[in-house]
Amino acid sequence: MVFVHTKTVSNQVDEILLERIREGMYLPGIRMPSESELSDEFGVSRATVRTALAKLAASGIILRKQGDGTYVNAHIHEASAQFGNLWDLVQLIEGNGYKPSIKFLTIEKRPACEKEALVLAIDKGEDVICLRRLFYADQQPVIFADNVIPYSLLKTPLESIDGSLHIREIFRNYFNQRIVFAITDIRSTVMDDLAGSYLSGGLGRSILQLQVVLYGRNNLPIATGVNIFDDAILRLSLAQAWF
Amino acid sequence: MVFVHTKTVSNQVDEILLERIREGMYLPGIRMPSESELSDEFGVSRATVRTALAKLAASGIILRKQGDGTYVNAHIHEASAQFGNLWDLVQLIEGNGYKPSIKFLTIEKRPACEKEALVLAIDKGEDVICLRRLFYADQQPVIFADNVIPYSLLKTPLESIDGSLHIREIFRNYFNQRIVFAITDIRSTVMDDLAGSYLSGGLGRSILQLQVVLYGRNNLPIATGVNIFDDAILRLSLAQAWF
DNA sequence: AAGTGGTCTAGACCACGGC
DNA sequence: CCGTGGTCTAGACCACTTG
Repeated sequence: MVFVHTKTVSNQVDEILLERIREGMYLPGIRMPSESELSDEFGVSRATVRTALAKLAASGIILRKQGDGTYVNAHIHEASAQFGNLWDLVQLIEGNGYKPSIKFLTIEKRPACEKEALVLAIDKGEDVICLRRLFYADQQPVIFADNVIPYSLLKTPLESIDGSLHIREIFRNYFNQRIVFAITDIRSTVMDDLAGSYLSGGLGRSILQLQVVLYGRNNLPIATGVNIFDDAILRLSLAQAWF
Repeated sequence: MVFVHTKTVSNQVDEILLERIREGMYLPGIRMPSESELSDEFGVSRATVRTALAKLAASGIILRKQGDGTYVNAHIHEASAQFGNLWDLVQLIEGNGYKPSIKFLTIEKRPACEKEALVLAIDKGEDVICLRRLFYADQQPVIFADNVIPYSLLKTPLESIDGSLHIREIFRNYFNQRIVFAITDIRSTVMDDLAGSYLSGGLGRSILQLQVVLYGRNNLPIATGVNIFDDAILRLSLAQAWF
């Protein structure tokens, strides 16, 4: 097998395996080829195959049983998120089977309030960028997102920001930052005026609030976010497998 | 270094490292020893050290930077759960800094309703065990848990079940099952009569509902659960790190 | 340039499950 | 018993960051 030199070998292996699972070449309930068979087939070492399989197992796509074999997990499609990845809203919407799109609402520069300053480890009153966006699942608005980012991190003019991009792209393109670590708080709350004006359904309805803090390369906070999540339309479900 | 033969070498290594982090021997912001230094110190291969470090990195305890080094994550203590482990309520309460305890409420055998039968992959009307418990954080009731398990899985008399045990123990002791895979749905809802009679706070209050399906060795569902979670007292926060 | 973590190899032995 | 995945070793080279 010839590998293109863009990704690691183990990554290419797990992509092939994922493709085969999606195609139905490996079916739930039937043993997949053993590690040795796969390493022979791909012409890589068994350790490399194991790296690829470990990645699939961690996200619950396959289940591995010592002394027996490796099996496709028949239930994984029931979960919309893996790995506790609650901040990647695009992936969350895709996981629910919808086509995600992002509508840019507003962007503004203003001084940080005390609470924001504390979380972002900046001084109170220091400038922050406040970015408001609305996420759609197919044509329905499902998540109202409010992000606050220290202005000092911005590397390009404020006006140049394309608010409809994936948050990862925004940080890469305009802030030269990479998201390394995230903490998400999940709360139950009721629909307020602001969120209610964008999301469907009545005021006072019970909804989910995801409070996110994103950290960058130096383990410093690079953004906070409050995401109002319409759980009447989107399911927030997490999968976890053990070894 | 002499290793006791009860756990794997890499497990013993990561426990030592965890201990050192807790003791403050490795501090946030200061580079930890390199992989080579650790493998020399412990007298194990670099691959074994990497296995241990990978485990710590996956739960966000350490952060690794290629070309630079490994650092203790200063922010990890802000999360109460890792790995999307939302079904282990005891761990969730501990993660919030409380002492967990479980109060057994009721246990009964009854026919499964249609919905339960569907989820548990059994026939409608087949017997299930319904186990209700209340989880305390210190002395406060914080989670009302309602579990439904197929009666056919039970290996001991119904009366022998100790409802105050950890769910993992219950499955091991009385069902001879191991929890291999779990899917948790998170919903926002309002306090109803049943939950309200156990948890503090008024009816109609906005609270979190965790709907769990647990799968066993054969990838068959072994239990469903509905956990009413008082997020006014407990924080549900998840950490996630990238590589 | 030096040192770090990231990837990969080719071996070895062990623990476990099904036959 | 045999084959499976689980662990471990001792090397090698690469990609990246920092001084």
